[in-house]
Amino acid sequence: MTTNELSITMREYLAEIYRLSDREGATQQGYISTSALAELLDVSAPAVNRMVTKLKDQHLLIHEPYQGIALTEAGQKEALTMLRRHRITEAFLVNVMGFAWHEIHEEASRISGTLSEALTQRMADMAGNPTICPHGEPIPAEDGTMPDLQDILLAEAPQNTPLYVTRVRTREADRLQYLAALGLVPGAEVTVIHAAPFNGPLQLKLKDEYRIVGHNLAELIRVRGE
Amino acid sequence: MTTNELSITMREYLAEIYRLSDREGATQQGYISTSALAELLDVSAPAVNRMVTKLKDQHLLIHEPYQGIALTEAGQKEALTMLRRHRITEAFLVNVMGFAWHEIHEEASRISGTLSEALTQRMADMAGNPTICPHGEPIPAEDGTMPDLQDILLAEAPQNTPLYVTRVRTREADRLQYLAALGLVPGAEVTVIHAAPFNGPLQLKLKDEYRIVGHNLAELIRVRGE
DNA sequence: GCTGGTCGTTTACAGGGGTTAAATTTGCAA
DNA sequence: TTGCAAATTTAACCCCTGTAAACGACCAGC
Repeated sequence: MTTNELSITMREYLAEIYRLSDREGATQQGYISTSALAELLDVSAPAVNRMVTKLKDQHLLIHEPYQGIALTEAGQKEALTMLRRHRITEAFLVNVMGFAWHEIHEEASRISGTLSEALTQRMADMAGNPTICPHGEPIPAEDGTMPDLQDILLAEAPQNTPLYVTRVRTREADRLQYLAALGLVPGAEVTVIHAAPFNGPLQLKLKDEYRIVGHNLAELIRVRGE
Repeated sequence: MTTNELSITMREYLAEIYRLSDREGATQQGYISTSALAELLDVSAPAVNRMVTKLKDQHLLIHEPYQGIALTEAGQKEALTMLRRHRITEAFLVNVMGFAWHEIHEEASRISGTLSEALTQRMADMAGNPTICPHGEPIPAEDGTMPDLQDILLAEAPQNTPLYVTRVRTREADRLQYLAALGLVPGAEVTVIHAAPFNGPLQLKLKDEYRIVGHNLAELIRVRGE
């Protein structure tokens, strides 16, 4: 029997694999390393390895020994369901309950595993049926459709062009707080005035204010032209 | 080391023990049976037994072998924290999210184990800082204070006296739906016109409507004179 | 082509929570 | 008082998820 009920832990592994693939997965043919996964999930490597074989047995992912893992179609579908719950929860916490965007990631992680579909849908409605979470990540539709954002790194964006922040890819509370204070949040308009070479800092224009941000921060932010 | 972190399961046992003590615990010196607990938690008797010894080791309850169990002061405190989370969640689901009172018990059970104190408090605020859950059960304050409702069974209430429904002590969805349709919800005014002897049905007056309810339902409803 | 270091995998084990089956104790009825 | 049925407890086992430590594969540099 391969169509077992998935445990919450299994779903969390799948979601984290998806996130990882999404983040750095553009590299090579899409295999991600199991130790990177262990790092993100904060568990030991053997724990990941055993879970990987279990998920592989259910045809939710492919495991190329010593090479890495990649989600199958089915695994991706499960992962997207999880991501949907998680991001809707985050949107609800911010839009409806008034939490700040740096307070929500862990909270949402704890809660979202336990949500029924009915409750998730109601949360989405109350949050205004958002298409992105507070950090800008797209929210999969119920059918598993995932919009493609087509955005680029702020650190690599063209200069003197009006840009819009799409996503902010960190969950570290202090960084999020700092970025919010600068106004670097999804939807904000920003222009790169100057980018110093050799991964130097960027001079930005934000609502007529000029700001400097380091390259490491600029690599967490993605933007779109439009 | 006795002051370990309690698992969610352990807390759920404690909460259910409290509910049970509260319901029928007025009998004898307050020991409740482990098999009743097993029934409510839908687990086997040995599972309860092992958990009981574990909770006893942490001084959260007293176990008189073959007699029953009772919460200690510390155990009661934990139980009240859980009940608070659970009932606030229920109030939030109804008052803020618009769910019906028969849809919420299981949902709240799944969710409430994962809520942080900050989120619980925010939910309470948004729900209007309720003192009772949608079924009328009192919500413990943060300090663990639990109001005493001083109510009596509708089935044993005096006749021709204006009464107010305080609580409805079932979680069965169909019964709750039926009672809501009748208007027998916490806060409703009701008068017992006549109670047939030998546990017969009761004739009630509800908002100028006359209704008949069976004795078994009347035993689920508690009222207060005021 | 060998050799070491790193990363991935396997093995052995721990602990939480659950189950069924067998032993006990209890309490009630004959 | 005895005897039996029901309730409780113990015993032996399962699955899940985790850990640490030993083991094996892969790659780089000599």
